[in-house]
Amino acid sequence: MSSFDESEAFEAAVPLSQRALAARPATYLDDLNPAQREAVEALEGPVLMLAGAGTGKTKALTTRIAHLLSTGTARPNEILAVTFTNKAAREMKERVARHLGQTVEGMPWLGTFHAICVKLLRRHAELVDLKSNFTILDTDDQIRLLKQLIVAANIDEKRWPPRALASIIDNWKNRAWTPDAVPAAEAGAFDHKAVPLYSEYQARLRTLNAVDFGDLLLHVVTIFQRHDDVLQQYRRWFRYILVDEYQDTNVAQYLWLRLLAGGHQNICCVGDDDQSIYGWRGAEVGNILRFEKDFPGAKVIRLEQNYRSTAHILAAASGVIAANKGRLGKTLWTEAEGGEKVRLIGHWDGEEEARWVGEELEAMGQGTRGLRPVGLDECAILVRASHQMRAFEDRFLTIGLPYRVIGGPRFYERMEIRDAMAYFRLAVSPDDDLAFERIVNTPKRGLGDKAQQKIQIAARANGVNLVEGARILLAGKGLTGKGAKSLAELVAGIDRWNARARNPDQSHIELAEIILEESGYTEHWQNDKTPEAPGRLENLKELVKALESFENLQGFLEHVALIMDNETEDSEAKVTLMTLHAAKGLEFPAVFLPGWEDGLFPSQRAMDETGLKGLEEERRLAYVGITRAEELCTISFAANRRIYGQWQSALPSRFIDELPEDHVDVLTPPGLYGGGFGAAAQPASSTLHDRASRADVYNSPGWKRMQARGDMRGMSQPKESRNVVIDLDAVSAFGQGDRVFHQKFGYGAVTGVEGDKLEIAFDKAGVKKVVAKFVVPAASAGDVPF
DNA sequence: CCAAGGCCGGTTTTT
DNA sequence: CCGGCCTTGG
Repeated sequence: MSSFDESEAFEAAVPLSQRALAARPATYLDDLNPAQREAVEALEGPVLMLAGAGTGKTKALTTRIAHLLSTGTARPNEILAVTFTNKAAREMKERVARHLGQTVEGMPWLGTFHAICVKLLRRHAELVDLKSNFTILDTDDQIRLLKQLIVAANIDEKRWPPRALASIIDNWKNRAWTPDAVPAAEAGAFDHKAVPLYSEYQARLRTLNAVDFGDLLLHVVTIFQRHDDVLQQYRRWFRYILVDEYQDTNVAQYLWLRLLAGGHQNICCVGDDDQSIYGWRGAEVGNILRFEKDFPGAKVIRLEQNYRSTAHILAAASGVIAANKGRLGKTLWTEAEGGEKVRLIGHWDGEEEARWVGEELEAMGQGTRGLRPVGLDECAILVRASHQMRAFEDRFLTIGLPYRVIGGPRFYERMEIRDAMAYFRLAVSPDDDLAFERIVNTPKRGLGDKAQQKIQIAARANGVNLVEGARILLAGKGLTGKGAKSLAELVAGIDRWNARARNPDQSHIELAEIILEESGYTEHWQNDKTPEAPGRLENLKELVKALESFENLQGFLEHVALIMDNETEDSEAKVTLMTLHAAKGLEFPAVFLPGWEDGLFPSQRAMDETGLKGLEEERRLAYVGITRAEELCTISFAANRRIYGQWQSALPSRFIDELPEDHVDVLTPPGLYGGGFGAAAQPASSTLHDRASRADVYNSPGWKRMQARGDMRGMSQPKESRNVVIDLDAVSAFGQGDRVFHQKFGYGAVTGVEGDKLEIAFDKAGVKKVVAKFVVPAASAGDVPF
């Protein structure tokens, strides 16, 4: 069950007080630069605002809304303003309110594509054979449903996994293809079974009175296409349309917008083709590139003055992105002068890279080399793939450096939340079979596969939902003993909760507590001895607390997305660790961009799957990364990295070649010329591939030449040549009984040698197997300050 | 029904 | 190498 902002009632279009607005002179216009001002004042007709990173896009957009309102051009409920994330929607609401000096209760149509579609669809559900109280399934439900269909069709779910089918269907929905509209050329997917399965899936959703995320868009587009009267009504209603992050729209969203803007053409799209990084999930850069053709006479306004970064950082970003073809083209500039060049540093391996970043972060706190002291909360480490975070987390835990990871599993995706929500769903709607399946044996009630099958059969034979099926099964004594008793209890419980949910006098908070108590779910976690249990109970409490701001359970169920923003706001300064994707739209004084190696970034898979298109998207990702930095940007790469337990060597990313030399400062890695931990560690790890000479290659003036020679390493080059496995520690320097020191486990004695691995009895951490490279002789380590 | 062990696979992520 | 998922055995 999912989740987004559906808070405002459909009709809640309380107009802002016109008098209050008129009383405020339009001073907000004075804060804008000429391009921004033009974008704000061009109210009529299609406008494309090409807003580069850090150019005040949100400011222009929100001021535009304020302008529409305060000039009396539009009333709040006549403006449709669409974003991709709840966060962006919220920020926009806040900023519009700030402009107007009052809250924006009256902007019911400012929200995400999905939230707005839910509202529309609740209104017109019957036009696509749904009831207006349909449930919204999330990916998990979706996959379970598809799995059932695959199994029912006697398809080997090993060879044809539900996940794959889900992604095919999502893809089709993103392109606004209903089952009958899938082109023949695409129908071969999934052993030609995808189209019929898609068809069945839609039918099943309809009987469940449910939709998935893709349907929200797709159904609304279908309604608009088939029912002109409805479309015309909304065209009249939404007199002004604004779209944020237009480069991220997929085909369905694009059609949706074109349909709505089709009459008056008062549509203002804001975006940056250079920041399109969601192609892999259906976004079409083509939408923004084509805007002028789609909307003839469109005014294209470029926001190019950057208020975020230093000139060096902008130049580096521009240098990289210039290699992309088919751009609309923008030149970012800034009035800011001076600043540090982008720093580039190569490391021997990923661990050393993490170690170096850690030391750098500590040093920056004090202020180094003439720089102002930079606190941890001003720093971010942006990685291409989440698994890269681990090396940093390990290192930061070791040295006790506070960090926060953005983008872990979302609150509402956690098991206990999903379970609790399934109970709530069932209380609201006993028809919700997927919810029933989820909790029928959670907590364990002795209702295993056999019992569940019987319930399914009873339900299907009678054409009723699973709760009724269970009731029939029990009445017919189809189930006996312990199972029967607990199922009867569950059914009785659902009936009770149902009655309470229907009672308008029943507090939904109390109801939630009753459900969690009576179902035994709370008890289940109280009895759980695993270390996660207390956290889960805590989450459940938080869930109930979150209910307070809602009128009823149903409203809450769709609103859950909001609680995922419960970012624990403790005041300790922490460095932020996240993916490049998650960083879009954010900014930090100091940014570290590690792992710039070909194959990792740009990712091999992106290039394998979509070729040049993929490479260009990776390059845009690089651009997004660099432009997150305000004052200091540090790019790094490692010559060796352990991937799936194997050491692999890598070449610096091709994007590094694209950095303009004049704006880059190549740093010398530690441990090259003596001193520091690197030097101390060397005796332990030196091999034929000498550490210093290796690193030197990458940092000598000749490293660029070496890369130039390697420019055949294009997408066509065989993988093998890039993925040479290097045995770093063919010769171990250690023997039985040696005293050693390990970064994480401390001191210990070698008890065994196995190739490059050592078995060590650590004084404190116990016996562990460790790669020899990670330990140093105890004697030499003793003098090194960590 | 549950726990332990084998096997496979392994970017990016919002709604 | 590590984690998730599924199978198998108690």
